[in-house]
Amino acid sequence: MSRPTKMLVATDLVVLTVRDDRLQVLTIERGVEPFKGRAALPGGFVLPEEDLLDAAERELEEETGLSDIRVHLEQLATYGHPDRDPRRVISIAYLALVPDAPDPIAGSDAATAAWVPADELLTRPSRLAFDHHRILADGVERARAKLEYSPLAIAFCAEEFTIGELRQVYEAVWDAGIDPRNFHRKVSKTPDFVVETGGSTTRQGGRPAKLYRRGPAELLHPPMLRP
Amino acid sequence: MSRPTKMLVATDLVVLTVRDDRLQVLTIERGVEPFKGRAALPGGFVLPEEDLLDAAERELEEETGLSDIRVHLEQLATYGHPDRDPRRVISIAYLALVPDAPDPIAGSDAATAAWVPADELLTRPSRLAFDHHRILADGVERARAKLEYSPLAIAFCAEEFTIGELRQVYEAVWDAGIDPRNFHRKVSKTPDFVVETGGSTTRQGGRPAKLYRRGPAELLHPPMLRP
DNA sequence: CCAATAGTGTCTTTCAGACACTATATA
DNA sequence: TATATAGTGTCTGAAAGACACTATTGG
Repeated sequence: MSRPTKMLVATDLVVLTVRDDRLQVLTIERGVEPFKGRAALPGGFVLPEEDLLDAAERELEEETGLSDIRVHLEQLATYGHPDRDPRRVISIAYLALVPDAPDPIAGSDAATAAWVPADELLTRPSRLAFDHHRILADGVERARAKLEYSPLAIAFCAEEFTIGELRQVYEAVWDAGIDPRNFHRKVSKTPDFVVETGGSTTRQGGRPAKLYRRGPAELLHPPMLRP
Repeated sequence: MSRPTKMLVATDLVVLTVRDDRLQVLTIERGVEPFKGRAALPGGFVLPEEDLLDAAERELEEETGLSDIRVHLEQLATYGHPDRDPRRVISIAYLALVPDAPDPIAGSDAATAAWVPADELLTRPSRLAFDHHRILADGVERARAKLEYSPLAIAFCAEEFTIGELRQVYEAVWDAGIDPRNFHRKVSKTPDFVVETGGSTTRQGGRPAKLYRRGPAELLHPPMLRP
């Protein structure tokens, strides 16, 4: 066998949030070649002694200014086609789900970071550099699928949330309308999905809604199915 | 930022089949350090101009002698902890599902290849080199989960199969008993899961069973749920 | 008062699981 | 004949979706 070759290894991030009732993606404007000036997913090279997840966390903080917030981070997939980057870079993509709390771009290294509605990017495949359109599509599909059988939608919510707010997350991510009454019954009957905090709020208008936190469930039984 | 470092990039394979009504994994015996003499998953380094999937297909054929058979191959996950290999190797793991047809080890480069029941390896975490126990666990769990909502169980079957044989695949992978009558009704009612070939066989004993091929469905509606 | 959202109850349909029963092969 | 597996029918309970209805706020 020929001597094995070393390659550049990077992580790219699909950072999703729900803003204005829409699923939005964090993009940066590339400052260097290749694809200088083009929109791209945030990311960067893995350090020699660094774990992949640590690299993703570091990039998330460095490039986006997102720090000290609850963030769900999971590995998505690895992209390594020889033509995906002229420098022959292998990229391990991570999916990050963050709540819409403080404006996340302040204090960022990359002052060009911006939230963009996911569907705008998904319908325009050439807007993003490299193979980032494919990575984004995979990330969005993963998020959509995981809302079905995991409590991951809560990652988009504040620490305390109402069932109505949780429903708006599902509607934004799935881009589909959901019956509020059936949704309410289903969430409150699924064991350990959410737990009451005892408080309530009227921030949504109308009758005060009970506040909930995330429950201990890792998997939803039964699952929430897409319409 | 410091100059990005290059790393060794490899693929490892979790090759699964169903033999003797058990889920079995293909292992090799390592011929070189590190972990020389220890059992491991087959794998190897990615070539400089090679796509990751191509590398996995090449390793599957080179190291195991599996060629010219139907094989389902999908990316599993990427493992890159700095301590997972003393040479600092990033490994993209692939999951391969193969039928039990011809003896797959004949003519192999690695004459040490062997099928081992998955549960034997899963309950003995130190039998496998590197972090291959973790990779195997992830692969088996992926296979178990995908049988629920995809027609992937058919990847373990011959080109033509009976519903009883398909059920035995589910039972082996899930290590669980399934009611044959409910299973039969469910498979035949799930649209496009399987299609009749017109033939039948008595190789299972008893009344002749109709033979089926894989149908066009990519996803099962409704899903087959684990007991 | 009205409008809005929260939350409950009820009905219908679908499907999973248990299992009785029939069908057709081999020994 | 007995026994094995294939395949169908029927019942029950769980849950999804449609939607009527009540509850509690603000304007």
